[in-house]
Amino acid sequence: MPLSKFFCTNAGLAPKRARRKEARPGELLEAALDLFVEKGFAGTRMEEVAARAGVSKGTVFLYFASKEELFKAVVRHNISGRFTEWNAEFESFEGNSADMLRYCMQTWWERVGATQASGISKLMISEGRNFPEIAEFYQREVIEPGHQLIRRVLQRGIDRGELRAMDLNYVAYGLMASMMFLILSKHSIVMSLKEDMTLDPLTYIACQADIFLRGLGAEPTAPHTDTDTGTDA
Amino acid sequence: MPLSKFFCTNAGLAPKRARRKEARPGELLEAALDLFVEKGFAGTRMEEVAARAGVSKGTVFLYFASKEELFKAVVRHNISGRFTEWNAEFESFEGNSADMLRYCMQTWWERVGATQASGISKLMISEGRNFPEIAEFYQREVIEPGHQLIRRVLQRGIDRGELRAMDLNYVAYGLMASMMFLILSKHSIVMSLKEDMTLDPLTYIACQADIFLRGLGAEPTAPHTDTDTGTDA
Amino acid sequence: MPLSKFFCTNAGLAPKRARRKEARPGELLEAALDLFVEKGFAGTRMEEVAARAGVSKGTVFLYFASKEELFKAVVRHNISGRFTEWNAEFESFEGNSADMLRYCMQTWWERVGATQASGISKLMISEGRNFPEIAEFYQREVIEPGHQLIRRVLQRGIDRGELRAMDLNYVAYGLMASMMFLILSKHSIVMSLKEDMTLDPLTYIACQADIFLRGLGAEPTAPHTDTDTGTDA
Amino acid sequence: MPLSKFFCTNAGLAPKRARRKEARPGELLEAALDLFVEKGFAGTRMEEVAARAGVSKGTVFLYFASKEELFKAVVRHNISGRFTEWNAEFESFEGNSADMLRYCMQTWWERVGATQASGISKLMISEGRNFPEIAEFYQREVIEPGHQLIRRVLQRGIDRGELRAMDLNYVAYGLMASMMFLILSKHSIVMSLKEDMTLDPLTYIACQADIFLRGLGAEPTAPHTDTDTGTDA
DNA sequence: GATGAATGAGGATTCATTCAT
DNA sequence: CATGAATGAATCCTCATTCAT
Repeated sequence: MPLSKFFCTNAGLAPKRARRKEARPGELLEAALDLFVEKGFAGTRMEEVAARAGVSKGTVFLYFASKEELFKAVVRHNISGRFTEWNAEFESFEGNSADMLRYCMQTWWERVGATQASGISKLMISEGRNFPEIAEFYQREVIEPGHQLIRRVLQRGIDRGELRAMDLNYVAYGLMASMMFLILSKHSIVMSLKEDMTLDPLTYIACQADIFLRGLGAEPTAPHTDTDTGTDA
Repeated sequence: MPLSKFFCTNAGLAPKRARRKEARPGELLEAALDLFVEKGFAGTRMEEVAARAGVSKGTVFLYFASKEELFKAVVRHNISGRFTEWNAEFESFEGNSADMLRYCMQTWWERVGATQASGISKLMISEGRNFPEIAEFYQREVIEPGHQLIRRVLQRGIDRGELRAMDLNYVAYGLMASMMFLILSKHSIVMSLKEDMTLDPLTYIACQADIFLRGLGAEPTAPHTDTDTGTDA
Repeated sequence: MPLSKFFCTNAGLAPKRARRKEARPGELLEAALDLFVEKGFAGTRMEEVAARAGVSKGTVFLYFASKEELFKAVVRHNISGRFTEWNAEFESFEGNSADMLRYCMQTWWERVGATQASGISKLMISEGRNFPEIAEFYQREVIEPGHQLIRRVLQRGIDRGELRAMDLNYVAYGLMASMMFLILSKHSIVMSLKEDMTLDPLTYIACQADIFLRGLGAEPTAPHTDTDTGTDA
Repeated sequence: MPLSKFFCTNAGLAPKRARRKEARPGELLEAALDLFVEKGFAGTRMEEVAARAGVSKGTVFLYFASKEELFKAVVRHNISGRFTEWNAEFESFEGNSADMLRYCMQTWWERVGATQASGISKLMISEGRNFPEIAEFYQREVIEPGHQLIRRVLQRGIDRGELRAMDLNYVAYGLMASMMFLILSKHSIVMSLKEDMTLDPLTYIACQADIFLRGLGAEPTAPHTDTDTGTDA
C-alpha cells in the first residue's frame, strides 16, 4: 500500500537498512495519517508518529520540516487524481441512471470510503481551518471534482429522461452529505452508532440511493421494483 | 450585606459585583463556545477565554475546575433539554407528514443549525475521540434523541398511511446526514462551498425534504403535487 | 482552650456575632496550628484555615497580614513562658534525683507532649529554616530554657551525690532526644510506628528514665531499688 | 555512529554527550537531594534542580516523570540496600556488645548521619504526611529495618549475657531517638545548637552509648527482678 | 542518514492576596 | 467587620524542534 514500495528493488531480502530507508517517508505518512485521523492535529505527538513508524523522533524531522509540513504532506499524499480515472468510467458507462448512481456510490465506498483515504476527508473537515492553503487545495482537487462528477451523473439522467429536472447543485450536495455521513460514522466517535444501531455501509448506500432515485424519478413513470433495503421490511 | 444596596445609586441595576457574579458563568460559557468552535479544544487557551469574557485567567478556574470541565459545561449548556421541548411539539403537531418533516428540519435549522450551538456538533465530530466521556454523553444526549425524534416522525407518517414502509434506522441516518452537511458547510472550511456555489440553508432543506418525501411517498398513491423545491421553479 | 475565651463576657448566650468576633483570632490560630502541623507551611492553604475556623478567606487576612505572619503568630501564641512555672516547681521539689527526673519527664508529657503544643515543636523542626527570626526566638525561649532545666536537674543530682559526674550538655541532649522522639512519633507519619509496634508514651518515658538513671547512677554506690518501670505499677 | 568516535580527541573519555547521558540521572538526584534537604519538597522548584545540575528545565522531566517521582527517586537512591550490607556486617561482627553498639552508632554516623542522606530523614519527618506512599515506603525500608537491626544487636547482647533482659522495642526506640537528634541538630535550624553549646557528634555518640551501655549493663550486681516492661519477654 | 538527549517557549493550574460590596 | 469574587505571579509540565554524535 505505501507507494514507496514500488521503488523497492529487493526481490528477496535486501539489507534491512536499505529497504527501510526507501520506505521511510511512506511509513511515516501512513503512521501520521492514522494518528491525525484518530487524535486530531494538536492531539498527535511527533514522537508517537515516529514510534508507530518504527523510527526515532529525530528522523521524522529529517523528512518533514515541521508538524504542519507533515500534516500537509499527509493530505497531499492521499489526494490522488482519482477523478480523472472516474471521469473516464463515467464516459463509458452504459446503463440507466439508477444503475449508474448505485454503481457510483458503491464504487466510491469501495475505493475511498472503506479505505484509509476517507480518513483524509475527516481530517480536512476537522482541521482544515488551521491549514487554509491545504483546505483550498483539497476543495479544488476533491470536493469540487466530486461535486462535478455527481452533477454530471444527474445531468445525464435528466438528459436521458430518467430523472426529472432539478437543482443540480443542491441535489448533489444531498448525495455528498450521504457519503460524508458514512465517512464520519467510520472516523468520528460521536457518529459511530452504538451497539444495537449498527450501520452497514452497503445497506445504507442502497437505502439512500433508493430514496434519491425515487425522489428524483422522472415524473409519474413506471414504478420501480428495486425496493429492498435489506435490513428490515 | 443587603443594607448596602440602599446606598447604591443604580436603581434598577443590581450592584456591579453581584450582577457580574450572576452573569459570569454565562459570559464565560459564551466566550468559550465561540473560541472552541473557532479553534477547537486544544487550540483554545484558557487565558483567551478569560480575555474574551473580560476577566482574568484565574477567574475562569473559579467557575470551572479545568479546561475539560469548561468544555463539558459548554456542551451541556448548549444541548440540555432541547429534545424534551421538541418531543412536546412533536406530540402536539397537527398536519401531514410532509409539513411535519419540513417543519422539523426548518425548526432545527433555526434553533440549532443556524446558531453557534451547531459548532458544538462540529467540535464533537472533530475532537470527540479525545474526550470519550463527553463523546458518550453527546451521543446519548444529542445523537440518539435526534435519531429517535426523526424515527418517530417517520413512524407517524407510516401509521397515517402517508409514508411507505421503510427501514426507519437507515432513512433516519439519511436525514441526519442532510443536517450534518449543513453544519459542516457552516463550520468546516473545506465544506464551505466557494463563491459561485452558494448554499442557502433553507433552500437546501426544502430540496432535501422534497427528495425524501417523494422518495418515501406512500406507494403508488395519487401523484404528489408539492413539486416546487423553490429554487429552480 | 483558646485564650480569647477569657475575654468572653457572655455568661449565658451573647449574640453570636459578638461572641465569635472576640474568638476569631484564637479560632484561627487553632485551625492554623492543626493544619500547619499536619501539612506543613507550604501545604497549608489559607482557605482551608478559614474553612476550619468557620470564616471566609478574606477574614484571615483581617487578622493576619500574610501567611507568614499567621505562621509566626501560631508559633508565638503557643510558646508560653512555661519555664518560669517549671523553674519554680524545680526549686521546691523534694525527693531524690530518680523521682525528680521521672516527675519532670512525665509532667512534660502531660503538659506539653500530649497536647497540641507539641505540634509547635514539630512545626519548628520541620519549617524553622524558612523563618529564621522565629527559629531564633523559639530556640531562645524553648530549647535553651528546656536544656537549662534538664541541666539543673542533673546538676542537682550530682550535687546530692545521686548521679555521677558527667558532661551535662551531652547528657541533657540525650534526654531532649528522648522527648523529641515522642513528639515526632505523635506528629510525623514516618515516626508513628506501625500496628504491632505500639509505643505507649508513659511506658517509653519510664523505660528511658530507667536507662538514664542506671546509666548515670552514682558510680558503684549502693544498688538502686527504683525498679518499677512505671507502666503496670 | 561508532566511527565518529575515532575523530574524538578525548582518548580515555567517552564522547561528551554520551558521558553526560550516563551521568545525568545521578547528577540530577544529587542536585535534587541538596535542594530538597535545603528547602523541602514544596519549596524546591524543578527549574532550580535543573539549574543546579547544569541542564535545562525540560531535561529533568526527561528522567523523572514528575516532581514527586523525582522525590521518590531521591529517597530510594539514598536508602536502597543499606541494611542488607549492614545486616551482613552484623552477622560477622566479633566482639562484645559494648564495642558492637559503639561501632554501630559510629558507623551509622559516618555512613548516614554525617552525609546528605540524613537530610532525607529530616525531609520525611517534616513532609512525610504529604506523601503517604513514600512515607509508607520509608517506614518499611528504613525505620523498620533500622529498628530491627538495633533489636538484634541488643538481643545478641542479652544472649551473650552482656546485657540485661529488657523491653527490646522501647530500648531500641531510645537509641533511635539518639540518632534522630543528631540528624535534626544537623538539618533543623532550631535544633542546631548555638555558638557556645557546640555538639560534637562523635562525642555525643560516645556519651549516649556510654549511658545506654551502663543503663543496660548485665548487672555485675545483684540480679534485678524488674525485667518485664510489659511488651515482650 | 539516523539517533535520542537536550532545549525552552507555551499553556494549564494553584493560591496568596486584594478590595468592592 | 466580614465576605467571597477577582486577580496574576509563580510553577509544573508538555512537546515541537535542534543538534552533537
